[in-house]
Amino acid sequence: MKLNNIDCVCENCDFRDIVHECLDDDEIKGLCRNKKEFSYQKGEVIHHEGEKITSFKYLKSGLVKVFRRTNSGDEQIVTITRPFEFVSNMSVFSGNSYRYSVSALEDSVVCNIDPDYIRDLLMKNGTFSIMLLTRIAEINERIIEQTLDLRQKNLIGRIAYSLLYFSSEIYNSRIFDLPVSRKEIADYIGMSTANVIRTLSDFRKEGIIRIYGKTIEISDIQKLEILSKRG
Amino acid sequence: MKLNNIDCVCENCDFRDIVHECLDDDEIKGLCRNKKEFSYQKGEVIHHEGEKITSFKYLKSGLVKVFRRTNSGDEQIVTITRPFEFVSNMSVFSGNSYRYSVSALEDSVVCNIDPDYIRDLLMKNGTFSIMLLTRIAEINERIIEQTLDLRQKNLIGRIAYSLLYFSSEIYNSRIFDLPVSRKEIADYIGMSTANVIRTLSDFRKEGIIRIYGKTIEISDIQKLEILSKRG
DNA sequence: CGCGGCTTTGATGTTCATCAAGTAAAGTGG
DNA sequence: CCACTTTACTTGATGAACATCAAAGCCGCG
Repeated sequence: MKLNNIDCVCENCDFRDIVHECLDDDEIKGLCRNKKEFSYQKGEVIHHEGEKITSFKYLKSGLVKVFRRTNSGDEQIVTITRPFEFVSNMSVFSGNSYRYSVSALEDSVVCNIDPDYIRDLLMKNGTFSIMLLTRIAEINERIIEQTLDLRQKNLIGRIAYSLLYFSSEIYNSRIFDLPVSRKEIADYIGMSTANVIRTLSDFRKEGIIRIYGKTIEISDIQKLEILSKRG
Repeated sequence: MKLNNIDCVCENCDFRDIVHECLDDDEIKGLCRNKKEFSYQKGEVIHHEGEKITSFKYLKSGLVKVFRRTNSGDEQIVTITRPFEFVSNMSVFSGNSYRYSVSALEDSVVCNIDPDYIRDLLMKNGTFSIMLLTRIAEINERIIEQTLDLRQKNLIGRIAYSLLYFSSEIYNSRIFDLPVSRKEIADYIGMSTANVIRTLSDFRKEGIIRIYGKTIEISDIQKLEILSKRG
């Protein structure tokens, strides 16, 4: 982890268009004074579940996994999330410790904002409140929907769904480098590592995908979509 | 469904202590003018997924199930929820149609508020914004946590978890009438009806519970907790 | 070069869904 | 109120889906 000691540039932040559009110049300046930006390398932990909440965090760039540890000690991945979706999504306002661990799947930049400043903004800026409420609702909705989708599918459907998720939601490309290990896919879809690998091999044998180590190329996207829906 | 044509009594509403405490008298009166209260009988549908959002709804009394229909036509139950947890939880601010169907498991009373009025309140009352944000976050958190909990358990663990949920979260009693059919439990935990029944029978044979039709009595709560945790 | 972690594949056993057949309970119409 | 119909529940038998175990290959790294 490394503190990015850059001058205050919230005015130019990519997020301004999306999240801060409802803030005036003074509020943006206040935001600048109450934020710190950190860089994390692939694999680094951003925070652990159970740690006291110190910041309202959002992901500026990179890719992270949100996860927790089960009773039996395994990892359970809640979601894999891109920039423009808050990292410390909800816990900030519904508890005093982070509910899930978060770690970087790719080199990532996280902006940490003082929760008290967010509270100030909520108190005085109604437009900001509605925006934040809407975004948090959407992020939660997506997590719930993903989980429900996965739950109703069998092994084949889950793998197909995950590949399509990486391809269309994360990388926007038919060919991409998996940001996760086979075991992490297993932790995400709730199946065993061996069966994840087996199913990927089956897809390869049937000509649906090509595998070069971590690189996946989807050759037959229609078939994959059918398997995802039916499974 | 029946419109409760009662005089405006928001001032005396049970919710005032919990949700409306941050509203002043004028705002409460405004709320009264912009709300309608409906009663639903056990089994009635409150709204269907996909219907246009007309109201911000919350449950005043009773018990409801939130569910959707899967590709294969089965019901998938998202959550079973009590009063003081909003019914139309999140969709209101993140879309223009209800994402899930909701129906009454017991006779229920639902308060429908004009979403525009909620928006007005959010615009001008910061305390209300923070309260609503916090509550919506908490409700979503709970759904996500329940789903993750269930996902990591096997059949026995899921049944035990559900029974403990009804006992401790809903009815606060060791003995209670199941508000759902065996099939609905199956839809909730994502397993087959036959196996739900079989597992309940097993629990009965082992002396963990007693079954009188829809009435369940938990005889050995420690054992049930062990099964829930380990499963 | 050798060690450890990730990946792969096959063999085996467990868990769970499905099918079928029967019983109890709850509506429904005469 | 009773016969009839329908729906919910129950149990056993079977097979499919999936986890687990084990052994071997691969790859990066000291």
